[in-house]
Amino acid sequence: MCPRPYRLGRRLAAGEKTRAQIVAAARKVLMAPEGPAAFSIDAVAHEAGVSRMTVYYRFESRRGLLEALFDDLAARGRMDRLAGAFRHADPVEALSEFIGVFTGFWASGRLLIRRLHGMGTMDPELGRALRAREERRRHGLDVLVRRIAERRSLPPSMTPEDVVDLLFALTSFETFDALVSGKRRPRDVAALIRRLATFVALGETSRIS
Amino acid sequence: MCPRPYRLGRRLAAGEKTRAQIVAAARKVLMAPEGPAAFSIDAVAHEAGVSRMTVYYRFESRRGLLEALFDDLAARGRMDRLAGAFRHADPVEALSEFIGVFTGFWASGRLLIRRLHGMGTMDPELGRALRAREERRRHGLDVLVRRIAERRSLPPSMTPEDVVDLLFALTSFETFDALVSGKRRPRDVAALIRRLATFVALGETSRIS
DNA sequence: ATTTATTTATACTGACTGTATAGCTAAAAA
DNA sequence: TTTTTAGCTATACAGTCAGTATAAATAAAT
Repeated sequence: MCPRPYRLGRRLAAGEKTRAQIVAAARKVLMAPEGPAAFSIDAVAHEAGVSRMTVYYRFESRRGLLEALFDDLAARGRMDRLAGAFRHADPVEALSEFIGVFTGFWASGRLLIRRLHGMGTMDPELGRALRAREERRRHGLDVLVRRIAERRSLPPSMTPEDVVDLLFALTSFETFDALVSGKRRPRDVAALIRRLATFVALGETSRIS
Repeated sequence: MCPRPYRLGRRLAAGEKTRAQIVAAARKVLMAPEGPAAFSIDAVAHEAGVSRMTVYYRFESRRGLLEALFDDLAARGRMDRLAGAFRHADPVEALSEFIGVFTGFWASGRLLIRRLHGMGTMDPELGRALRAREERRRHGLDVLVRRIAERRSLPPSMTPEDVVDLLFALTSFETFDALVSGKRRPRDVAALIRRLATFVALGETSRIS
């Protein structure tokens, strides 16, 4: 009855462990060649060696599980490197590194992200959740474009909004995904995107190592 | 028992009519604010004023219905104008018109296409079917890039494959969709895409009306 | 009149999401 | 130890959906 302080020690550790197991299982199931249609709470629970109810207990719903999966993906995607990009003195260098970080992220879980995005268009609520997480990218570009505009000048007859939106589209997962092919590795895709991005931001091609 | 010749007259007309009704209903249901999750054979049949079994009789399956919906969309999307683009003497002009045709198509059914693409990532079979229909776009770009390479020269250190793939990404629905906003109408999006496309194809910005 | 295409009614299987409820186990606190 | 609590499970249920099977009704074409 009376709530008493309850410090979680090994309980928490155990809880996080099963949580991680379930997320890992979700990733595996969603990546399976059977396709995203095979993604069900049942399948994930079975893959995780856990009961179906445990999944609901941990993630509330299918949507909650997918959001958690996306967050886990972002955490693994070395997005922490993003801070480093913004420390560059030259904002064009910063943009280049920005592109490197995101192409790296997209490359780290291509199939998974593609399918998660698909689920996001199916479930509007999930879509909003995913898009909210992507707003950070737009904001980052906004900052970079502002910095570039301060030192150099943006291409004439293009508003800063145009530049930001174009860069947002260029650095999107969909663009990356469309450009990866058998011959062209993520590294090469990043180079292509950098070339277009510098054109968009400066109106010219400047050499970047 | 013995098959006798059977010319469909009014039968065919009636059949096509219910077929069209169902497709129209499918479009309506898929566009509904309740989201694509509300898309079910039941809902479509009810909207079309037809029994559920009729939908199966006409389209085999949910996937068949969605493919038919996509084809109907393409038929309505004035894709016939594409032929005109290729009749231009100047391939850069042709590319410009090519972009106009596709942005027009994307704009004609934005929400619908977005959701259809989402369904395509969920159902691999449907995804293949939709992608096959998009291969015409890639092929068209391939032809245009070849023509451009004949007269002018493509940007150095970019292979023709790079150029085609970049144009393919730039003229994709996803890019278009990302660039449309409250302020920027489809017409303006087309202008932005043209600017980038000419840069990709020529390595410079040349003025296009 | 008869064949045939089209449409419907009904009933079923199987898979899925989500909820409710009670019970079990082991860690944490008294 | 005893009690409280978090985590996990078993079971059962409601509701939705896709797809199949089957028989039947309707009306056009012959």
